[in-house]
Amino acid sequence: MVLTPDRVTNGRPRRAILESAARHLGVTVQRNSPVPLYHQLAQQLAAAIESGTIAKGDFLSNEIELAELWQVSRPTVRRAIQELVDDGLLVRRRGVGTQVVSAEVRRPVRLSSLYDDLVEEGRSPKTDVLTHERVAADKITAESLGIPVGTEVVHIVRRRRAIRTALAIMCNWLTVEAAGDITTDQLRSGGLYELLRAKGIRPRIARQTIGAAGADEEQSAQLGLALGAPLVTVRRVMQDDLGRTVELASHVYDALHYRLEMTIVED
Amino acid sequence: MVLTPDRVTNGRPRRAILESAARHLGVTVQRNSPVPLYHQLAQQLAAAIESGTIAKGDFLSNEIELAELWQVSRPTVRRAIQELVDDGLLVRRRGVGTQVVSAEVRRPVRLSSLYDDLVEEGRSPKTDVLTHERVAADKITAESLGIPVGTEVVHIVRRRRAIRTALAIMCNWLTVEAAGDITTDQLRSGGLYELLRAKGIRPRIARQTIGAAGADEEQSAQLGLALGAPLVTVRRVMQDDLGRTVELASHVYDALHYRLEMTIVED
DNA sequence: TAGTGGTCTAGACCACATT
DNA sequence: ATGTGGTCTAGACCACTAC
Repeated sequence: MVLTPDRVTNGRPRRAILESAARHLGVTVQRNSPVPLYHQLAQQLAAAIESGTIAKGDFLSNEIELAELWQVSRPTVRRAIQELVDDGLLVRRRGVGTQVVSAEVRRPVRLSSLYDDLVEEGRSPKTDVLTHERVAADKITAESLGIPVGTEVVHIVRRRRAIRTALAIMCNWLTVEAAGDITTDQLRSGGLYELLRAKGIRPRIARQTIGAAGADEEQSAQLGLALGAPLVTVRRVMQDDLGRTVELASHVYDALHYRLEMTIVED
Repeated sequence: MVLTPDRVTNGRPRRAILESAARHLGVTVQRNSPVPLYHQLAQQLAAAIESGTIAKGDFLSNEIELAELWQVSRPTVRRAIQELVDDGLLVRRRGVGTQVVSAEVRRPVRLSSLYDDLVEEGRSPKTDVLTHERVAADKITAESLGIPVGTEVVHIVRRRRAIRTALAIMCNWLTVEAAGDITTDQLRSGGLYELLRAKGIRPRIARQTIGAAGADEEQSAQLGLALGAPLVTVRRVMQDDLGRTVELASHVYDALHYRLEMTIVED
């Protein structure tokens, strides 16, 4: 694309997107679309960055120019840019400008179950339901879920497999309100979060602790691993968008087949 | 505080902060402060939530009222609220209102070193520098750091101890530009990120992969653990705020003494 | 001194949920 | 029908950076 070394910053040539070039980014907005303008802009800008149309190190034109160019107001431009700054694709510095810093695909930790992850990767996971019962909540479970001790909760233990290999043992406690009418067949056929979403429960906040452990006797038998084989352990408390604590999870994953990837962006 | 069950939502009584009550939150703004108004508001609102002055489940007054109450514009109110929504303290629903959902302390995964974490927890970590040398970058290192293969890089291996117990073996590769003049003594006396920050390098984006493994012979000897003892493994590529890839890290932590905690907020 | 992003305002109109 | 948050505008002034 057309770039001009029209000035120098920090001793390095500065390449800026000019009007003519930016038009060729093909950035256009649909004003009747239900998708907000700032998001349309952010998506097209991100596409231009990820495709390499705008290279790492390039500067964007300033916000006023972009507003004129794209025929939107400056706050709308700023909001679009902010979206990409939050994702780590752009950096803004006052008095300097807005610069492309990364074109990598971002995969933050998301609120999804292992099933969703595997489906997205194109594998076809199978689920064995090892336990599916109602039990009285013990002290720790009750405190985590924010309910009185002894309240009935749904306890589920599942094993996830991909073809032959067992990948994970997943132990969950859920409120009866949330999971009371989930059937064992439903558990076999899909992810837990998917089932919850179908019931109108929208996961929103989770507190999660990740660690490691060696497989104990029961785990090694269930997963077909050697005693002491390395496992990734995840404990999680999940709340839905209404602030209800819905799920308590204690999962172990075969470390050979499971890793957690995340992108961290500092302020 | 004064709350009125002035209407009902979803069959549950709705408690809303009224003007008189909100004044008693003591929310005031300093217009001459360098701290942005929206941040001042967010902090005071967060304090009110965390102290319990506003309880979980309570609704805030609507944005227009809050703007009048706090004598700021509606966009400023919205930005303050958005900050707490991002942190998972509040939930907004169009047509409904803004509700407190959580008062828990948030501790997201941050860009810090283990040293910083331990210092924050009040422990006093010691560091052994096992390796500190310049080497030619191999293919993987070079690709990760975005430099040509064979370029000189700084290679550091450290062991972190708390009193007697060894906690971690940390293996890092850094660009000479970033870490060329760091001394072995400096490494012994503090965290790596602290040293980088002192040199004006501000960590900004990191891609991180977390897994588990059993300790191999070298690791078990270095950490004083049994062969095959569970370890948390972290691989990380870090970029600073100028988009420079600065650090490649491969760390292993004793799983008995180390866990990763994070809060995940959807949307 | 000039140019950039950061903050803030005072409106407007809309989509959505509830009554 | 009403009230809520969601979006968008067209300005204004300021703080910071670089030259």
